[in-house]
Amino acid sequence: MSPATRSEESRQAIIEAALGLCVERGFASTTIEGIAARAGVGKTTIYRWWPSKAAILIEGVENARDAAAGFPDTGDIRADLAAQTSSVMRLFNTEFGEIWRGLIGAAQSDEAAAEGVTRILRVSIDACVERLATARDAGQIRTDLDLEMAVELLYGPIYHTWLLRTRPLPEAYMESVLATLLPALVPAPDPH
Amino acid sequence: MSPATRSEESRQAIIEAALGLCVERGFASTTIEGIAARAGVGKTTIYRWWPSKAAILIEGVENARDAAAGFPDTGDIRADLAAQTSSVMRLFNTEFGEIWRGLIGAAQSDEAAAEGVTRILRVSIDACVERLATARDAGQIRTDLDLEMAVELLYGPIYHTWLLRTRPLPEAYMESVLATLLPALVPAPDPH
Amino acid sequence: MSPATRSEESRQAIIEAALGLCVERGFASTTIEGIAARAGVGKTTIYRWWPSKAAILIEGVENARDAAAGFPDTGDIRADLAAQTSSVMRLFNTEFGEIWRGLIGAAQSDEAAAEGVTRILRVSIDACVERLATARDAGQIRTDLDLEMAVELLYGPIYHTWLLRTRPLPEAYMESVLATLLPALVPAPDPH
Amino acid sequence: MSPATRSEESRQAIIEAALGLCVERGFASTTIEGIAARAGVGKTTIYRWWPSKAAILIEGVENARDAAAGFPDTGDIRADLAAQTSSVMRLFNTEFGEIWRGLIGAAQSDEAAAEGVTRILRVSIDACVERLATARDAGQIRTDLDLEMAVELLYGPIYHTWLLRTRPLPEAYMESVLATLLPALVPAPDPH
DNA sequence: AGTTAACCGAGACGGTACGTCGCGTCTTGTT
DNA sequence: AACAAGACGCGACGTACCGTCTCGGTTAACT
Repeated sequence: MSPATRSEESRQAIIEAALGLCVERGFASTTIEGIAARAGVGKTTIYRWWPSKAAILIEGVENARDAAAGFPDTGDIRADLAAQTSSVMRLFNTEFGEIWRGLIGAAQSDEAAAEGVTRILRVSIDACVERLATARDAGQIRTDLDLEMAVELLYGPIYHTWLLRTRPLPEAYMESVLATLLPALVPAPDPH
Repeated sequence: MSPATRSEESRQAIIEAALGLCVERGFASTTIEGIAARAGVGKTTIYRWWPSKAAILIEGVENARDAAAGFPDTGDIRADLAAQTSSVMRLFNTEFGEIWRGLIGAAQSDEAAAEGVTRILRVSIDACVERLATARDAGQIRTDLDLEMAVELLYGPIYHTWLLRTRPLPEAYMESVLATLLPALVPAPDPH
Repeated sequence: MSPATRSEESRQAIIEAALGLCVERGFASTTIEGIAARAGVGKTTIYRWWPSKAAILIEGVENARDAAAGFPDTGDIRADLAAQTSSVMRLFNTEFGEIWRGLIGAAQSDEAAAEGVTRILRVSIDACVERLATARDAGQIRTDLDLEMAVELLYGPIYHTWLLRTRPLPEAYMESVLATLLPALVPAPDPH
Repeated sequence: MSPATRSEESRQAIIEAALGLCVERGFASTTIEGIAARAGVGKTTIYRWWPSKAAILIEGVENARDAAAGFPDTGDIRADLAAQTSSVMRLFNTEFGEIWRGLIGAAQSDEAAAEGVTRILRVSIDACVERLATARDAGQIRTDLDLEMAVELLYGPIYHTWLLRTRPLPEAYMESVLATLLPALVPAPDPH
């Protein structure tokens, strides 16, 4: 009466194969057939549980992310933002960057992929918002700031430059951005 | 209609077919075969002049852009930035937005498409930089500002929100962004 | 329903499902999965007891045949042959005909199916041979006749026409065949 | 304006590959994919011109048949029938036999294949009927005989035994059949 | 004025991957 | 131990497009 149960082994193998192929051959050249072959799995098993290759990669990224840390909190919001945003920027130049780039690309014409991307981002954004809220409560950030928008001001430039490839991102990019942007986010100095 | 020399008629038909299909069926479902069929053109003619569907669309977008205006200059940088960025943002919700979204998506795993996207953007960025330079010379913008980065701070939030779909863009989005961001771009007030 | 011992209920359901599907959808479109679903049975149960769909149908046909009569014997061999062969011919135009046709088709490239078909036929052929032997002993058939071959002369034309579809079988087909063939099978008239 | 033209080279390669695979692996194990691979041809090319593997083989058989002889006519109908039918019977034990068997099998549940099989047979049957007509006009065959039926009486036993595998066909099978059957086909002797 | 060569439409070609179907096996609880 | 349910690896299906390649058939430009 009970249905045969899903093979966790296959699930893992499929996700790893997808991530591996995406890194080795790029997102566009990664195919369901290729994933099935490398995972030693039937295509049917993939189609039974995922609607597209993007969905597999999204699950892979979420798995990895779940095993990772949150936003740092040293008490110094400027240092924490610099650390976190720079680390994200550096991540974009790794293997993960290529996967993430492919997913965002797919999301532009695949509603389901878009949902996954948004779901992944939501977590990071919320973490950043929360850190900013802590900083605000500590008097390090203006109280009248829309924190969601603040996140967009912080990460927008990175994504703009990285996705649209308008220029190479310098190592110290976020230092410059923060130097310009932060004064607009902190409380106005006492006018005395 | 002319042999031994390129048919302008076919070129137009192909670009229009590509744009039309992209709007009607979406970027991903637009195929070279479909474009050829709708344009009443042989596939060979397409492959002779363009390397990919993205290239056709890029040419179409460039055509359209060339027939459009540059950056406004009313003398009031804040008003001009507000006008231009808002107009861009509104554009993203039109048919053009879907084409542009598809191209940016394709650019994530297609080097040639990426080049085209960058080429298109370069023009807009340069126009914005130039307007900022004028404003700076007029004392409306800090002299020590990296203008390229300033553009990224202005458009980054729009692209971040629009491409990553983290939330719907409110109508007055750029008003808020500018309210927060501009104080950081204008010259510091005389401390006396 | 009953563990540790074969479920007769399932056996019946499977055979009936197989026959039903074969009649409704045709032999080629009848699948093991379809049979299992219609019978409300697990595929394992089918594979445990039968090697192929042909085997199920063969069992079904044998079941039906076992419930049917043998060769008629009115004492008049001509009448009996006419009755029996015509009845077989008529059977080929019923639902059973489609099943039987499918089985013979499968038998052409499936050794096991071929065996089943032959086994089923053997019974009918032996019955016919026996009837002919009785007739021979009664002086109605030549004593030097190879009875096995006689059966082939009788049924060969039917199968030839039915399987190879060279022409529609007229209602009175066997009357004509017997009119031509029988004189060759009966004892030569006394030359006085 | 003119459409690109069909590749005769591919057509030949496909037919030869199909016949070859059918001989080597058997009809059931011959697949469109296998044919395409062996012929060095895209699957599309096969599907563009043939509806099924049976259709390819039918074309192959027709090609071969067109290059073959008709019915012999030595003036002696008995000898000619013996020669022709025995040669057909021998053919069934060759590679061709396996192909022909497969096609007849497929024809039992594939309307298109059935049509092809019938079309092929029609030629042979007509040739036989014609030969019988010549013999009849020469006084060697009864004038009141349905010649189509006569063909069925001649070939029916062969197909019955070969397709239904009720027993191995002895080498001299047709000698026996003709010895029994022919007296029924020739004109009645003068009763004086 | 006639020749010629590049470009045109059409679409067949060898391929790759698609997403689906059914195979026969295996696994999981239930009876 | 046999059962229903159904997931699994596998192989073939028939389809959609890819990018390349003939095919005639136009003209524009150069003899």
